[in-house]
Amino acid sequence: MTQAQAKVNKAPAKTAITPTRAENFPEWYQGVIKAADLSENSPVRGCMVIKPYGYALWENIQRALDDKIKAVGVQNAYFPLLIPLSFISREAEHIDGFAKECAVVTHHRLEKGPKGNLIPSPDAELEEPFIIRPTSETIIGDSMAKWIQSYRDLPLLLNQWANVMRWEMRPRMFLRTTEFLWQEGHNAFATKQEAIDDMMKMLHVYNDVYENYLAIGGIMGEKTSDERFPGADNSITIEAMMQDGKALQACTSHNLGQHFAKSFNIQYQGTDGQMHTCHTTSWGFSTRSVGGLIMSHADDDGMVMPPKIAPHQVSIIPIVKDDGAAVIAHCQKLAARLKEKGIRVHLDASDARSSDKMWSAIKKGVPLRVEIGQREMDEGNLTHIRRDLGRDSKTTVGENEFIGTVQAVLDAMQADMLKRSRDFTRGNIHEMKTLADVDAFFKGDGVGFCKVDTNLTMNDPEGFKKLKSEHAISHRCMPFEDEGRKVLLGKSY
RNA sequence: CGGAGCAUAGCUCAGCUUGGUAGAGCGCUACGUUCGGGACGUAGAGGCCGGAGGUUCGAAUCCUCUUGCUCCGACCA
Repeated sequence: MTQAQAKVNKAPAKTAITPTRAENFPEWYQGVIKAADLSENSPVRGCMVIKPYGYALWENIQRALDDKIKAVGVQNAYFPLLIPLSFISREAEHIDGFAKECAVVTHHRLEKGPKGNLIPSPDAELEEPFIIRPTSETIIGDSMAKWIQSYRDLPLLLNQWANVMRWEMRPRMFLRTTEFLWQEGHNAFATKQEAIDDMMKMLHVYNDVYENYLAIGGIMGEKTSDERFPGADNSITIEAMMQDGKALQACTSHNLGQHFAKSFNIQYQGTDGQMHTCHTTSWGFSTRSVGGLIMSHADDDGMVMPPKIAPHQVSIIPIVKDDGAAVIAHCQKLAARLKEKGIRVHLDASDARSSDKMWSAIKKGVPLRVEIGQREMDEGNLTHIRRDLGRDSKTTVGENEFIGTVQAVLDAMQADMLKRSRDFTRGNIHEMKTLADVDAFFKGDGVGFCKVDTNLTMNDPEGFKKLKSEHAISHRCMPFEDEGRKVLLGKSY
């Protein structure tokens, strides 16, 4: 037996995260968030504190998406957090959808109550309460109505990065929090076709970010009517499959038709001299994507960050004996060279033990870990390990060679992660002929989505309703590739 | 908002049945030996036992009421 084999054999099966994915997926998910230092619960139920490392991740995602949004000609703006109650009531379906989860601001002053505690002052009750935005269609619609006069003002393409609130019964970190961060785009057009094209275009922008940055290969498709956004004619989505086979609605893009335009008088005078009602779209992408990232890629040792959005792409860990000043100085030079190449590099020069530094980098999902000890320094070498492949990928190379190939290594990891995500998703979509097959599938703890003819569930609403409640499944989407003939069914977050 | 669990040190938990005034492991601090997939020794710091009542000479422990968290479901990005 070689030394290497002996080492592998006695290597502990211990994982950094307990329980493991197989043992308890929801608890594992929370364990990863904690171990990777992404976020934590706040004193306010349903809200979370996004910690610096988690926020750096969100900023990287945000930057990638923001650049693409601007590249298609959309302008950023900012609209108020508070929305007059009367606004939200104007679109009937919209209010039906959101009324249950709106936080309401009713007072503008506090005063000392009878027990010496602070209470909202009874004299300071607002005549018209405000709601905290659950989404901004209405208040942006109000502005659009003012800003659009002529066909020359169209299209009007607006986006805002904001926080929104939806009072959640069952919060889950990143996936469903009462307050969350997102971008919401709101565009107005002269014609129906332009709006439909825009809805489609923005979903493809999202898909670009999901595939090429988050390395998640989801399924683009249209929502069935029962899953549509309140107040939309069409809703389209990316449904991503998590490692436990459940679906995550990764983002949405809506064709709002003329519903909001009519409610808010978004009109333009056409070349014909007549007044016409606009067609609007809205599209959103939230911090939920971070939850999707975790459930797509993390493993039993913690987070795995796709290189393109990783806060640290390379973590350099000096393996030091005694004071190690020479090795650390050497690592600093290497870090500077990598930085020059545009690599986001983190040098762990803390006085923690080497093994602790390694595990910290593993749990945080740093794509590439670089280890340099005294002897390697003397020889001009370094050792690097890919996070997604683990110790099997441990490679020792010359430092100059590494500088030349590091970007390619990161690119390869990024590509591999996307491929694994796509293969997993495609491999767990099961085509079925009858609802009885679907029933049997979920009864047998089947993992993934079922794909059936759309008319199977549409023509048998009672049968589908039963299936839905028995297995907690729902229509996920009608994949574009099937042109509406097929629908995916699955459990979801 | 229904159903089920759980609240004791930063974390994971023991102690509760049979009341007697606070424990372990990990983590943290200092020093020393260590450091290539989770080290060890020594010495320390750290808790009005989720909160409020009640029973009692005495409550982490028994009773009542609350609040929070987790999971499952309904609702939703």
